[in-house]
Amino acid sequence: METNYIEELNESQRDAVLYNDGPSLVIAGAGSGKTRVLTYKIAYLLENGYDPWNILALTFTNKAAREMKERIARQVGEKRARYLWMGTFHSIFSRILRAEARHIGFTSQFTIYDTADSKSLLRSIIKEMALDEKTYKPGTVMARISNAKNHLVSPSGYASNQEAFREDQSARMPAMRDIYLRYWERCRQAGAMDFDDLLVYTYILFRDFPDVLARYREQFRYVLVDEYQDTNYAQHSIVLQLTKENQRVCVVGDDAQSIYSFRGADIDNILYFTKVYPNTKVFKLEQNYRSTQTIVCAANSLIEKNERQIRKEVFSEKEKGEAIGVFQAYSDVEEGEIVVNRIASLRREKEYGYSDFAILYRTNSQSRIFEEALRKRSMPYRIYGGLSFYQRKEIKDVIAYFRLVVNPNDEEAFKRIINYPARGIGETTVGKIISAATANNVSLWNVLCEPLSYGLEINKGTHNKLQGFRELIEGFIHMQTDDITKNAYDMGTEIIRQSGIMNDVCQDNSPENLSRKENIEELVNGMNDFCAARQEEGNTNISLTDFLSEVSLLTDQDSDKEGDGEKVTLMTVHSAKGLEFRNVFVVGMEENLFPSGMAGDSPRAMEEERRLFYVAITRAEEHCFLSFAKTRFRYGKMEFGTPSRFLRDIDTCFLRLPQEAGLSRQVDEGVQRFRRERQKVQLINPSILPRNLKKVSDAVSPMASASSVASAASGFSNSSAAFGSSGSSAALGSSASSTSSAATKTGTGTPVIVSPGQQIEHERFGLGEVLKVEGNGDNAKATIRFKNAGEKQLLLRFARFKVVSQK
DNA sequence: AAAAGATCTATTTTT
DNA sequence: TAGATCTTTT
Repeated sequence: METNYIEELNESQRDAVLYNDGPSLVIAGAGSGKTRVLTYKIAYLLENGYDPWNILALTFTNKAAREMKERIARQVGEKRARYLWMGTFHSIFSRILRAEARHIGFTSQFTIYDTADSKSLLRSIIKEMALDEKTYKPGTVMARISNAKNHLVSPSGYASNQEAFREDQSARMPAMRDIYLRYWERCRQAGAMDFDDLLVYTYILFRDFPDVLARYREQFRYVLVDEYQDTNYAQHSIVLQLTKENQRVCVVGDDAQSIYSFRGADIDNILYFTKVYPNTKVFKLEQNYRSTQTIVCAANSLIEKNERQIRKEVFSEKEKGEAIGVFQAYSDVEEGEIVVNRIASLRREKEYGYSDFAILYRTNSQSRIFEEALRKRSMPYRIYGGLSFYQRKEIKDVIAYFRLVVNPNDEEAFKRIINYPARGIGETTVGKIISAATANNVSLWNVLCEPLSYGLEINKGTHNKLQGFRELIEGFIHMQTDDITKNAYDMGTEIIRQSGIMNDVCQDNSPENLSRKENIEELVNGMNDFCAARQEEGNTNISLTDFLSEVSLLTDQDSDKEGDGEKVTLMTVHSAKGLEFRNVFVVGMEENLFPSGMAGDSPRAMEEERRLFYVAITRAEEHCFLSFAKTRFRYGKMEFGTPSRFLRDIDTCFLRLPQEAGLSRQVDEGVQRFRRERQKVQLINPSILPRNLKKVSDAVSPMASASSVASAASGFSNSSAAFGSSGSSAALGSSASSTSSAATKTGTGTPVIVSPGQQIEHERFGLGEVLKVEGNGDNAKATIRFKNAGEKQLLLRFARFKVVSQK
């Protein structure tokens, strides 16, 4: 099958595809067919003497890699496409690192710490060093370490770096360098790499082992990079290591869409690419196939205001299209109503489905208002963002078991599950294990295996519990090594059962447990699919290791299960990058919101905000709307806002501005009405009622209190509705408060003595049976199985219950 | 051990 | 306001 490069590509696309005599930089304007160029170029290389394993193509998301691979497979066949080295920086590098692990003092089973693991480790390091936890916040510390790593600065490099020193001094964090070193060592001790380490160690591997580098250099005869504007210094450096010699490199990107500097992305990588590779041929893809001429021109007129950029003339040959509509709302709530109304009217005018609409905002907290507006009109919607599947507690717990089985030195996995499900190993014991481990430079697992040789001072009972845990994990490890017929799925189900996780989740049928169970089942199903898919590809032994190495680099973006359906899309502008919608609403166009107040007076940051706005506008195919609100609820307060400066950056001939005549009068009226309504609301504001009332009303009817305040604030509420909902919550509240005051009279004093087998009735948990009693006197603790609430451990001194029968 | 109360803080998040 | 996290109470 020959690809027709003449017919299926425009001139500049074709030039970019066919040029392979040296380094090339493809500047791909929004909607200009960037992926098309990349896929055709790879297909072209494959048809002209390159074997698939000679081509390395790096992306930022698994999704991008997967989609591109599929498209290439359609052109050159599945067989050849399969052997391409195409994937995210992180997944490709982890593959290389697993193969070469011994060179850098790791095993190929190394764990990948996610952000939560890293923060948790930092938290314990900060605690161990007895530093002020207010000054040294894990997130801040983590960001600084990440920044160092993205710039390939090692702990020793950091310690001798003047700039880092100054910054740490002014941030009152002189211990940063010590924390970084400790963190680095602890990760090594645990056989773990964080996301940044995957880059750092790849760089170190190539730097310190020239023969290894030579091998990969020879293999990767051609290197392509997608979204080059998002690369950081480390990524750029590794690409340079691989391509400096043969200069066969092609990077594709759009400087105007560089919006990830907060994660280390450096726009200079693309701006100065031609300086690093002096013989670079630059191609510009300037025809936009996505948007109307008006949208493209409006976006051009905006981005023109940026200083730092590669000039280009993006154009569209689609229809002219309508001007970008600008809406002004009195309040954030009204903004929601306007947007939703516009969606409804557009749907009446034209055959749009709900999925033809997207609402894009700068911050996630803005989503709620639109959610409510959509819900009020019964329009289906889907919010992107939030907790990913793999971040959920129950999933992390299960995966921690897998991790510990694959790599018992994994400290974070160890800490996570040593007492889950509860096996009576408390914080004190874990603390002792950690200090013994750090004192002896060994892993927590090593201490657990030989507590005596590392001077762990614990009593007999604790010792037994610890050994029980060790045997449990060792059992799994043996299961894996002894029985090679067991694949990841078999191992997974066994671990979930034997560890007691299944029991724990199946205790009772509370809604939380039910959803936890569902999630675990989904994970297990995923493992099954994973094994099946791998088997189809001809692999036999699909181990837990295989599963983990894949799953630790997956994010929610990849598992778009409930993805489709006719729904309005709500997401941040950041997550909209790379997507397109027929109609786009960019909302919250106000100073201090978009641009974010965080940009301050930094020109660099302000230009990035502008690029972000550029990304937002260029998502639209047919209609684009911008809106702002005069007042907005933020941090529990009403704030007055002014229209975003970016609105003035767009040439007004592309905008349809709100009617200026009578505008200010309208605004004033709106504000006054809003103030009146707000005073009314004050009288019945939930915050002046006793504290526990709010909780109850929220729980019973999540909308009640929020919508009453909000709709009143919009100036559109009828007051009876507002009073009505608050009235009902007050009624619910009073009964709740009387219960709690009655409760205070019981449950104090000397503990009741109970023994296993007794039936008791607890004030809240109801009937239950005493299973076992531990400790005595004030510390006596009973494990009780309740009929409805499951198994619970209660401190008898405080528990509020009475004995029902002796049995 | 679990729940309630108090206090703090507040972009964006491809891996 | 909402959430996360720390502290106190039961």
